[in-house]
This record gives sequence, structure tokens and C-alpha cells, in this order.
Amino acid sequence: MTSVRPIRLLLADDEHLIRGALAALLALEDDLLVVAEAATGPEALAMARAHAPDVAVLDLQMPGADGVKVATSLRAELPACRVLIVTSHGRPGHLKRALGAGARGFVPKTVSAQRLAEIIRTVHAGNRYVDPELAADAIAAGDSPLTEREAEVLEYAADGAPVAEIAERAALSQGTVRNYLSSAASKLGAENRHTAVRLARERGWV
Amino acid sequence: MTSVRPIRLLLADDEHLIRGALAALLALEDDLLVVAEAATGPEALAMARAHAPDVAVLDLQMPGADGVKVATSLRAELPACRVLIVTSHGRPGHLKRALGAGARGFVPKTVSAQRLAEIIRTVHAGNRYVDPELAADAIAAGDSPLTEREAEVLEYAADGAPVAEIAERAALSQGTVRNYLSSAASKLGAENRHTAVRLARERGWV
DNA sequence: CGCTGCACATGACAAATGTCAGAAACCCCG
DNA sequence: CGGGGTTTCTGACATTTGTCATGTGCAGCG
Repeated sequence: MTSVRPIRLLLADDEHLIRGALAALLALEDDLLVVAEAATGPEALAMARAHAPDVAVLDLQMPGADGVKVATSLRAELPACRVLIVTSHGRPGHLKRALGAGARGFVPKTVSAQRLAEIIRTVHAGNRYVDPELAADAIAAGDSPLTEREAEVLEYAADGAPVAEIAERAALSQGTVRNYLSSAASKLGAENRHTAVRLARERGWV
Repeated sequence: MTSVRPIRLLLADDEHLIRGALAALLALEDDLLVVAEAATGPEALAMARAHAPDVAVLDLQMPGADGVKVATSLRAELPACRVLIVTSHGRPGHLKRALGAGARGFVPKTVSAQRLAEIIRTVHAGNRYVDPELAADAIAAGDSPLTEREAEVLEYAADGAPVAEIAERAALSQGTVRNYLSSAASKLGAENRHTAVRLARERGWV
């Protein structure tokens, strides 16, 4: 008997083209078997419950719930399922959040399919794998200097909402909100809250 | 002789994983031949010059120069080369710009590889193809209601710069700048200039 | 020509935002 | 326990931003 039980995979990515192509390429590897595909966060969760894959390969950006949220849920529901996050444009902070959510691997889409297959095996074996370049970025960017409240308020401010609305949603006084925004902006070296939001986004801190 | 001259393709996408997977899938089609790949805009241009492909499949978002810019250059240098733009998240305005730049096709990455192959053939035959859903979005979004100056000022405001800086860069008084921002915001139905910038971005008007 | 509509431009005023000094609550460590 | 530091929170003040009334010039039209 040369046949070994293959590694069962769940593939989640909102771009059908990529997902399909990926499935085809990974299928070329003898020891990998794609058992389920999903296009959204909730769908990925449902598929995972139904098929209990060995490894879930999740895109970071998906409609419904992003890869990190899915990873968190999977951690609770299917502890045996290893999570590997794949992303187009890696923001340093996302890496940290992903690892915090129990992801075992984090790679950019710039790797080759061959390499991805190897990484899937690595993760399945119980080891971790983080793309070296992303790791370097994450270390360079460091930890978020923002306090919990600062981050919360920045999040509310993200879509350009006026302070009054932020204050209401965060149950704070307007003055306090302005204060948090101000200190967040100065910590990030931004002139105003809007550039602060942009910077925090880039570093993955919101 | 059953062999027909295949359609020669150039594939340009900054994500190696996707590009490689795509190349593999398209290679399965008898009549398609990937003759060159590129990861950046300039690289795509160089490759096109070197290999003179029949169809160039370009990602919209690439480092260096985006798909539309590449399309413009190709139009001038290699008029025989049909351009097909592929994008992850289609903004209505981009479609218009792409067609204006001479692109013959515009599709989201949510199509299947099979479908993409058909579309490549369609485009190669000299016809145009635009994804119906994106077309509907573009029609719904309509033309930009912004005047030249309004768009210019919004562009400067895009990265959160204060009005004073925008005024200097646009060689206008601060009052005038605020005026344009204000009218642009009201045209877009936004509360303030920052959400206006976001909306204009989403519709591809900046 | 005179009128209308529109893009472009400005400054004055009102509203929203950013900055500051400081107070209460909390945590950590000696 | 007590003191040093940090987070959370507030109001007062200065600055920035948004709104409005208004003016100019230009293109199309009766």
C-alpha cells in the first residue's frame, strides 16, 4: 500500500478564478485533496463544519467575515483544523492578529503554488510558517502604540463619520473622542485623524 | 493538419500564485498559449514588446503602472494586441477608463477559468466583452458629476492633507478649496470631504 | 444683443475639529 | 499601604473646516 491518507483541504477565497485555479494546482500534488471551497466567511465556516478538513486555506479579505474572524471561530469549533491565512497585500498588524486568532501560517499570494503546497504540509505537520518578509515588516512596524479606546474610536472614525456620531456609538463625550483621536494621531505621526486612520490601516492596527 | 495557430497570451499580475495558477489553467486549453508573464506594469510593457502577444491579460492593480496605463501604451505601440483587463474589486469608473484606454474586455476575478478562456477567444476575435454586472454598476453610477476643479481638489485631499496644503498645490485660495470640497461632497451625498473622497474612489471618479 | 445657466473664484461667518491642562480611577511594584 | 505611572475622561480655548452670499467670465440660445 503506497497510498497515504491525503491532507484534506478547505479553500476559501472570494475570487472564483483564483480559488478554482488554486484548487486545480494543489490537486496536482498527490498528498493534497481539496474537499471544500467557499467564497465568503460564513460559507467557509459552514463548509468547515460539514467537511472537517485538516487544513483551512483562508483568504484574509472576504465578504461577510474576514479570514481572522473565521480562524477564531474555527479554533473554537474545530481545534484539529489547522488554519493557513493567505493574503494579497500583507499588512503587518494582520499577521499579529492572525497568529493571535490561532492561525498556524501566514503567507502572501506572491508565493508559488509549489511553495504553497510545501507550506500546507508544514502547517499540517503541526509546525508554524510565516513568510519571512512579512515577519520582518511586522517586527519593524512593532506593536500597536494605541490603547484599546484609541483603537476603538479610530475604528469608528474610519469611514469619515463626524465626531458627534463617534461619541454616540462609543458612549463617550465629544471632547473625549476628540482627545483620543488627537493622541492617536500624534502617536502615529499624523496631522489629523484621517491620515491617522490611513496609517493605522496600513500597519494593520485597526 | 488539425493544428491551428494558437492565441498567444501575455499574463500580467503581481501575485505570482494567481498568475502561475492562471497560466497553468489556461495552458489546458489547446488554443491558448501563454508566451510571457509579468509582475509589474513596466515589466508587462517590456514583455509585450519582446513577444508581441495576441492578447494581453492585465491585472488592474499592479505596482509601477496600473492596467489602464499599460493598456494606453500598448494601444500606441502594439495596436494589434488586444487588451483584456482583469480586476479583483471592480469600480465602475475604472471600467470607463479602461475602455477609454482601448481595452477590449473587462472582467472581475470572480469568473471561472473556463469562462475566462472563452472571453479571451471573444476578445481575440475582435469583439468586446464587459462583465454584465460591472456594466450594470457602471451605468447605475453614471458619469462623474464633478467638475474638473472639483475632481482635482478631491484628488489632492485624498490622503488627508489639510486645506492649506491643497490650496497651495492647486494654486487656489483656501476659501475656494473649501468651496469645491463642499460642493463635491454635496454632489456625492457625503457629509464631509473625507467620505466624499471614499465615495469618489469607490465609483472610480478620482 | 440680452438673457440664462454653469464653471470658477472669493471672503465672512458658523460649526466641527484639534490641543491643552488637569482630575479621577486603576494597576503595578516596592 | 503608598507612590509612580498609565489609562480614561472632561471642559475651555484655538484652529481648521464647511456653508453661504456674492461676483466674474464664458458658452449657448432666442
